[in-house]
Formats: sequence, structure tokens, C-alpha cells
Amino acid sequence: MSTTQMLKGILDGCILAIIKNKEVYGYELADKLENYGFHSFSEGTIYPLLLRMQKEELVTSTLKKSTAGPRRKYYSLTPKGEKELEKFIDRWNDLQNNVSNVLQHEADVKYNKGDETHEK
Amino acid sequence: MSTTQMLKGILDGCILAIIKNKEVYGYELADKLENYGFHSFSEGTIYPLLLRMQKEELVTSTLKKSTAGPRRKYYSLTPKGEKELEKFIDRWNDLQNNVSNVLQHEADVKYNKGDETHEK
DNA sequence: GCTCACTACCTTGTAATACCAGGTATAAAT
DNA sequence: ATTTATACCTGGTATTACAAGGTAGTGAGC
Repeated sequence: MSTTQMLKGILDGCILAIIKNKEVYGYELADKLENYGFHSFSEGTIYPLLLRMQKEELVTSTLKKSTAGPRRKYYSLTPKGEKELEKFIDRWNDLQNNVSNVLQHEADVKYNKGDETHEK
Repeated sequence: MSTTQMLKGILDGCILAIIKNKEVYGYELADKLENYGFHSFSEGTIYPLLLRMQKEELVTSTLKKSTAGPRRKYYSLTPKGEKELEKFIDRWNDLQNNVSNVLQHEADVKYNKGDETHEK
């Protein structure tokens, strides 16, 4: 049981969300995710994932020159990708609610940031 | 990208939480999870998971007779399991915060149940 | 020129894990 | 005896995060 396992299927959605906002390239994406608290993403995670999403037609890519290295592959969302993002958000909210319920009702958990504690 | 992928590593924690509250047997667990909104858990998911957790010494089991079928294998948490549960809760809170931040800042998401909507 | 550091992308193989499909066995009711 | 509900287990498969390694472009310093 590790953090990496908990990311399965969640990383996809986060990346879709970031791409929706503004087209990004893979190397940049790693930075952004790190800033959001996902520590140390290897490129071995990100690039295959982007390629997969492109194969599934959730994103498209265009190459652009860079002054600081080789060409960057910028990704943008397709309409299909937007729908997928919405579906992800629904699933994520469901999951969040379910897990929250389990933790609150079963484990005696003072839940999440900043909430007032409530004992059983 | 599916719901089942999003469960990876999360199901463990939920089960630990349920077991902490009161010893349960596998068949019962499936019911409880279903009630929490995790729809249709196959036993092929639950039993191997319980065996794995026992091998990792997070839970112990005792067999008890039942009047309604074969013997039930009741699971309880070990001290190690309790620690693991706490670690899970920490990781889950982190993950939750990170994903929430991504969705709020990047996608234009009216976030979670009942919140007021806010357009861009 | 040559080398080094940084940027940027990709591929191959591995581990973890949810789930499907099937199997076994006990107990009570018909 | 057969059926029904309960209860558990065991392959095998698909998905996916990640490590390790490779390739290549750009600019700076020598």
C-alpha cells in the first residue's frame, strides 16, 4: 500500500484538468504537478500517460520550437477529453464522498483540514 | 481510466477503517462497502485483499461458526494495522487536497456537493 | 571546435492490485 | 435429495505508476 497505488486513474484526471486550462508540454507538466504537492513525478510516468491519452483521442499535440532545448510537444484537450474530464470529476467526487463516509463512520477520524473535531 | 483504477490502494484503507471499528468477516464486508456507495464489489477483490493484509500482519483472523452457512473468518486489526490506517488517512488527506487544488485552479470546476457555483 | 549542463522526449520492463470466472463447502428449507 | 443462501478461495488478466536507460537539441565556457 503506497501513495503511488492511490494515484492510479487519478493522475489522468489531474492532467486533463491542467491541459484544459492551457496547453502544456510534458516536461512542464511535471513541474506543475510537483507544485500541487504530487512529489517527484518521474517522466517515465508522464510521457507514456500522455501518449496513451493521445491514442484515446483525449488530447492532441503540436510541436513547437524552444530556445532552451529540443522541440516541445504541446498538448491540448479534445472535446472527447473534456467529456472525460467531467466524468472524472464525477467519479472523483463520488469516491471522495464514499471514503469520507467510511472514515468518519468507522474509524474515529477527525476529518480533513481545519474542520472542527467531532468525537463519536 | 475507470473507477476501479481509482480504487487502487484506497480500498485497503477503507477496509482497515471498517475492521478497526468492529471485527468483520469478508462476506459482510462486501455488504458494508456497498452501503457506503462502492457499488458491486466482487469477492474476487475482497478475499485476496484480506489474505494479503493478513500476510502483512495488519490483521488477524479467527473462525467462528455461523447458523446460516459455513464458518466465518472474522478479521481484527493488529497494532501494525492501526498504524497503517493512520498512515493511509494522512496520505488520503494529502491526495484529496492536491487533487482538489488542481481541479479548482485548473479546471473550472464548481467543486463538490452543495457548494455555490462560481463562474470564471 | 569540444565538452558540459540543462532541456526535452521516448522505450522497455516490473510491480501492485482490482476483478473475472470458476471452484469448494456448510447449513437450513423444501 | 435437491435447492438456496451463505461463505470462502484460487487462477489468470488488464491497467497503470515508475525505474532505468536511451536519444537529441541548445547554449555557455574553454
